[in-house]
Amino acid sequence: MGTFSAAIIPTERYQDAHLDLDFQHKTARLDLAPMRLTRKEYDLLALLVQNAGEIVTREALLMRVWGYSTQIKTRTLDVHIRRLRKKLGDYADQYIETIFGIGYRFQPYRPPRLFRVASDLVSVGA
Amino acid sequence: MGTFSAAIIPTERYQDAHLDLDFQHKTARLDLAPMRLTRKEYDLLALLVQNAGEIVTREALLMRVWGYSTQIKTRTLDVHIRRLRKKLGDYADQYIETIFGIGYRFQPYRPPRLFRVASDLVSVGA
DNA sequence: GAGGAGTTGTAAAAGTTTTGTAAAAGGTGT
DNA sequence: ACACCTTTTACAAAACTTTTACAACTCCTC
Repeated sequence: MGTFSAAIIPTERYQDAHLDLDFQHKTARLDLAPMRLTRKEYDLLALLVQNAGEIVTREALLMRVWGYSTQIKTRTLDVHIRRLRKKLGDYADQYIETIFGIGYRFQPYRPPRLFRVASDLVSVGA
Repeated sequence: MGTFSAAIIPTERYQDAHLDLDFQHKTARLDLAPMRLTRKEYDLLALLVQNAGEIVTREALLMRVWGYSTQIKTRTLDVHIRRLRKKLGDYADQYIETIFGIGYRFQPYRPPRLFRVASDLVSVGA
């Protein structure tokens, strides 16, 4: 019987209607076109995407992308977020959300609904 | 049943609209004209071509073409890449891509499509 | 709802690292 | 010795990252 490496690696890819990250090859595509991300930009996006839907604190981002323990007084992170947003073009607002005083959150693409469904009526959390 | 040597040797040739590598005879042609490559130039090109579409790290190139373990501080690789590019003429940009901080990638020639096809519409992987 | 402290956004400059290039030096085989 | 190939060197250019300085924004309190 064959071996399935896919079973070993947890998630090796993120994919939605517009964005496509390949964590193995460290590449990203936006509407099929390769996004030309620098290493830091990719690391940043990847970390956010891997925690899609959840807030990632500035601390965590600095820690895991930069290796800084803490105490940053420069705008390095913000500058990188900015460039990421730029490369995400019109989708930037939809994908990357600023959580004031805490960090950022990547929000996976939600296809627009054509019809109202029951879950639209309950007041949702978060 | 007969034996098919083709089944043993993975690919013994690369061919696209402009470039043609014969891995058996270690020769290359560009638009039918033989490219006069030196051994190192050929080895380098062959390795890249055999990994067409994928990044080959500097390390891997140095390792497999030069046999260096690691730790190179000279520009040997770059110089060879340069001469290769020169010999690829106008196609150089299209074929050999620099992946900053990582290595190089040979990108196979993609003929321009004249008409849209079904596969353009589905969101594809890779 | 105005003011203020603190946080994030932005543009540009400065800094760092990596790659490209030209020329010279070093080898190799005939 | 000659022709050819490869490596080294030294520097230029390009790509990427960080810093700086300030503007804009958010949240909180009065």
